[in-house]
Amino acid sequence: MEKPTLPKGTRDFGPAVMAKRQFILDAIRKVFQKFGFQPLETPAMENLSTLTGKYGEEGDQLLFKILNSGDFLKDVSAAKLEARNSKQITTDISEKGLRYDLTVPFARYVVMNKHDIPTPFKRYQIQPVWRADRPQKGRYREFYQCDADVVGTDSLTCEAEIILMIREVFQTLRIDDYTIKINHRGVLTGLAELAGAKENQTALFVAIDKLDKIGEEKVKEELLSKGFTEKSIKTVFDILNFQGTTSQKVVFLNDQFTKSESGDRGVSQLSAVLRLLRDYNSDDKHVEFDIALARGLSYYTGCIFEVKINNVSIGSVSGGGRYDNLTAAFGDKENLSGVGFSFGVDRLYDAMEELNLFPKEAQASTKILICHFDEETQRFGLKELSALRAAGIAAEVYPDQAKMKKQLDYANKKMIPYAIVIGSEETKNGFLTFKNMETGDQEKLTVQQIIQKLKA
RNA sequence: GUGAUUGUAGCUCAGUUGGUUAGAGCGCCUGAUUGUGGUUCAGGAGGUCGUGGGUUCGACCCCCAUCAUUCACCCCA
Repeated sequence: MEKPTLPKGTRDFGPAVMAKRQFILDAIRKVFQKFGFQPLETPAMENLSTLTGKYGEEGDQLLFKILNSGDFLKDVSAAKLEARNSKQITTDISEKGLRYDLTVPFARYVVMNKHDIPTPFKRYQIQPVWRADRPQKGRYREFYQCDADVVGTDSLTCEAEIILMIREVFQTLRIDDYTIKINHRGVLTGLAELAGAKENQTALFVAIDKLDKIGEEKVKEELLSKGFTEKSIKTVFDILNFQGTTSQKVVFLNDQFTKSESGDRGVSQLSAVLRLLRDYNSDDKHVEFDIALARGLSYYTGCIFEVKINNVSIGSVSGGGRYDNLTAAFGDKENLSGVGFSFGVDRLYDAMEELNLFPKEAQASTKILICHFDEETQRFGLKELSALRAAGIAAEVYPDQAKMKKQLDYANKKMIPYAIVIGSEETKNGFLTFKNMETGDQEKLTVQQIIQKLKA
């Protein structure tokens, strides 16, 4: 008999882990709903044609493909088999794949249901996605994303509300030390124009995105090797190295971008978002305008976001941005504009674990355990158990006849904070022994008194 | 796809130049304690040293292969 194992990059979530994950998920879901987002779920698998070509060439390779059922080789020509080119026969033997993110299935859903959904459409979606990456720290092959997107409006209130939602989630989770980095594709384009690198934008963005990771010198090296001139690199870094508050950066860039239409658009939209935050009776706390932030680039066209928790060894825990042609890939002529962002629960979990931020209350499931000495006292306890549950208190009885030690050990293991001990004495006068498992304190109370105490 | 790393008890890890019966801490089980756990004390169970081969009188230790793990690069949540 072989030892069972899990596929690479996947995990079981035991009860202790689930309690903490749900603490995170509940916080996120609650905020999404409070901001008017509605839930959506889509299938784990999509047609491969829905997925391919949406994430670039790299992305296509990271897609998990599902082998066709039955005789999957019957439509493959002998010549193709002979050639042994895996890439060429994948489309013949696989027509489905596991979803790679939640945005593309969402776009597919919007196009398919265009006439039924309200506009603008605000949806949130919390489901696992799969990527055939090599796993490493903070990177899994199966992980959860929590997306919230709005399509059908280009109002910048959406961008402002994304910032508000991120801050509210983090406040609930008691994460204090984090940065919401914000930038705009227009600013990046403007930067490329100033550097005279319109042709080679992608290389520029990929390089400067690594700035805080590998440092200025390495980025310069990379740009030189990609054919950028010393002069244009200097232009780029003169702008990147500007130090100041977010609003100072806005003013500074406004001056730089007098001749760049997209740069100007980017800066004015960013400052509009910041102004909106004040209109919400809020501020730009935790928000940092980072000119070097580039992100995936694949489909973003407006504001882009990324959230990093400080002093942890985890990559970004959230990110997003505005895209103007989400649905175009599915033949939609209207080109709906959308903006959205996503939390990575697994990374949030890792970061919170590293910072020791999970509260104890979030980990206990049962509130109270009923312990007893024999069958008679156990049976007596059952109606008290029902009374507790009727009052909405999570309670359970130790099901077997066992030594008190074993019953209390069980409570400890499940982190149950209270125990009721019922012996023959308790059955006579109705006063139960109510025990606080942490302090060891005990008192004699009726079940009603216990309920009141726990509800208080 | 590229480059490293580690694999010994349920978990975290020791293990001497290659030498007889492979250890510790934590956890687990039993008892001290037939109405009280988390503290203490005493005892106990638990190992194909990842797997397969090779070198050797002799391998946890050296060599080769293989599988798994973790980390970094690319990319990303």
